[in-house]
Amino acid sequence: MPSSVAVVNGGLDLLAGLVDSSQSALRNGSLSREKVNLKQLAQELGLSQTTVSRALNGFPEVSERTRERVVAAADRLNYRPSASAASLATGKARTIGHVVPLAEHMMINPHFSDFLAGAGEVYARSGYEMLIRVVSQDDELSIYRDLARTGRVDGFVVHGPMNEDPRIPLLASLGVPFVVHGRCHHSSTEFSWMDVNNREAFRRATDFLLDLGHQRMALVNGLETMNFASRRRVGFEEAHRARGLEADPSLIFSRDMVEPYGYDVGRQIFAKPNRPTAVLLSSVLPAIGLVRAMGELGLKAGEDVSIIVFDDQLSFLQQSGDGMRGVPFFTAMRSSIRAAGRRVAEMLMDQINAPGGEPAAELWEAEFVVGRSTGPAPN
Amino acid sequence: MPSSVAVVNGGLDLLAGLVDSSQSALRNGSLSREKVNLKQLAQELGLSQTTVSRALNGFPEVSERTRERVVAAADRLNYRPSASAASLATGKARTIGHVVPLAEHMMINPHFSDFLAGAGEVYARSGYEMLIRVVSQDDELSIYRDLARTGRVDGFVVHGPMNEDPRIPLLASLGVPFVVHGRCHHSSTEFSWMDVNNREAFRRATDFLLDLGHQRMALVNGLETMNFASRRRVGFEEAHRARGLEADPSLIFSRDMVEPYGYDVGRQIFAKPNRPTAVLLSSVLPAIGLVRAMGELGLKAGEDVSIIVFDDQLSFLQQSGDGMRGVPFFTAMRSSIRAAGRRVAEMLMDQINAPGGEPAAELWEAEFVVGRSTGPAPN
DNA sequence: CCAAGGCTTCAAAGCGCTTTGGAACCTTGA
DNA sequence: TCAAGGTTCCAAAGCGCTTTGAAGCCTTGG
Repeated sequence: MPSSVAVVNGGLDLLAGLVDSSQSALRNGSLSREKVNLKQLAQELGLSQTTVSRALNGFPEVSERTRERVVAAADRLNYRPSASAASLATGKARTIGHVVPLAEHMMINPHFSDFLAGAGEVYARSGYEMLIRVVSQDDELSIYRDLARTGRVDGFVVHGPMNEDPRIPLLASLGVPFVVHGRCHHSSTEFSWMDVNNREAFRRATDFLLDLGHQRMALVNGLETMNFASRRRVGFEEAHRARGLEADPSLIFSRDMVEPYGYDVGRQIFAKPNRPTAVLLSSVLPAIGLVRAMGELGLKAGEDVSIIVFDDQLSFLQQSGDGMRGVPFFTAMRSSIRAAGRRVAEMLMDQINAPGGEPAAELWEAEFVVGRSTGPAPN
Repeated sequence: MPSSVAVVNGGLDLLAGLVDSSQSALRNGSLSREKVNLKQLAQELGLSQTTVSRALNGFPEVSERTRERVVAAADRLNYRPSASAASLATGKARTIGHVVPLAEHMMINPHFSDFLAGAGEVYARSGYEMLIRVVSQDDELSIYRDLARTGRVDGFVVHGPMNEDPRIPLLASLGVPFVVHGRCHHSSTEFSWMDVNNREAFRRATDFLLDLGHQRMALVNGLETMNFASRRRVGFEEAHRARGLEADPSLIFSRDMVEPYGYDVGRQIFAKPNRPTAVLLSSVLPAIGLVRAMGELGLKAGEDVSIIVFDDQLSFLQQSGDGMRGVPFFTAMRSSIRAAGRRVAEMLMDQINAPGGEPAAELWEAEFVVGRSTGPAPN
């Protein structure tokens, strides 16, 4: 909220005088600002709409000479086909929908926007548009249905799947193509997905810490209703069990992955009598908060406390590679969420272009990178 | 890039058997999964398409009884009007375009996504869709033209205006509604905008530091090709000049507002012999980096170095209010970029709904909040 | 009883594109 | 020279909605 608002109104009506007009510009063949439609373009060329349409859409049954003429004229008259007309005629919207609930725990966040950036690249390259619908949690399902039924989108990307996610059976029953970023426990329906091997990444990272002699470690996880977070926890616990150990449940946290979360947890766990000597975090964001808390408490990363983060390689952070001596600050499990966005979009394009195919699935292994934030357990 | 990729293909064809079919479900009036169109709905009701359309769109010339009947049937048959057909008939797309260049310095970043979240709320509430087009810098202008000409969008939000921004005259000449988030130096064309009073915010913050006795201070600014950044610099310099001082140009930085930027600048300026005692930053992101660098150098915020940040109140950071004793950590100029997104979207909706009106402008004052990151200059 | 006038409803004409089913034209080979 | 076969183009039928102009049906008052 602004503490004060000043409103200023300028003069001048921009929009006037630019709208209507008609033949003149066409007749004299000038670069016109008017909207030209297919009919007019065809008339101008002395061709039928069919031919012009085919010429522009690269059909083989129109001669190269005609095509060139058509393209040149289209260019000169600044012709663009109406998206809605094309969509109505073909039944395709050439648009992908992303539905994002604006709730506490799945707002438009940096992870999400980096994913979008990746997906958006692919869409643009493939001639698709990206539609984003911000919704309040409760009407989420009906939004998917609406977007599909109104024909506004040809497919969806499903974000942040929960363990049992109602969106999957819904979309499957709607018969609309979709790709899930992550996985679910839905044994009943088959669907396309792309995921990082979260379980293995966290198992391995935990193992690494155990090797360094750490006994008490905390897990600063994402919301465990989300499938990725519950898998991470499993990996964490598995590594413990493999050595006959048990992860301390009081050191496992599950919240939205924001900066203050890491700070709060830090203040809390490091105040304990037998504080943990290592912390695994689901995102760099809370890790920053944790480091902030440690700074206030005089604790050093890599010495007093070892830290491993899951690094989505958020483009605006990139702490990973900028440390001193070329060694990254955070020891990390790395997997670019932007690359994931690209890949998911590609999979969806494939699915749309070759309908009726089998669902595809891809599992990426995260890279493990040792930085300066880990070291042997203090004695 | 994943270090290894496993590809798994499931069986089962989801899409089969859900597509074609026709009358049967209609005849027996069951909840059908088929796509019902206006014609079928009208037939089912024994009414004309006109009446049904009007009933659903709330026209006054249809009786309440008929309307209820129509709505009930539409509901029962799961009727949704085709977006492209409606768009073709009305000439309106009910969609707003956001064009975002995927370049180094204006990628989809957290500031942007928080803005989007705000705008998206308003669109959803107003029955509009949000279209996002990720583009490479060079074709940016032609994308605006295309999106407008193909009728895919009814208006644009212009992000991150530069000092002389070619997009403004272009959009004005296209006659498409748009609202700029920020301002420009285009005296020639009038346009709608909403901005924060960046100059005043930075003038005041600088003044505050001068009052505290700081003499040498750094400005960690955004890219000064962006209008907001250049205004911030002006405010910074004005405050100096008002006291007969001159800001040290070697302490003014201008880059993309990411975390490592603040870190790098910190390492650099605090290594100098007569290091600055205060730093103003354009975003919390580099501020986090700066604090990280300070931590490594053993410098304390609020004691050794005073820090003031421009806080966009990014929803995933919110460091502002979570300090000890209820006092925020950063002394800050605050203005919610999400609220800005909401407001810009509202202004655009207004402009679209009342075409031909005069351009509107709104200037918000940032709130100034004193936290723990500022203190008297060390002697 | 009839005309005026308000309520309801309708048929049909677009909106601008794609695409089907031909037709016209031009090249060949017999 | 003519028929066959390619090539190039076309008229017209949608796609599913909105909207115009008009008509049918009631209720009224004279």
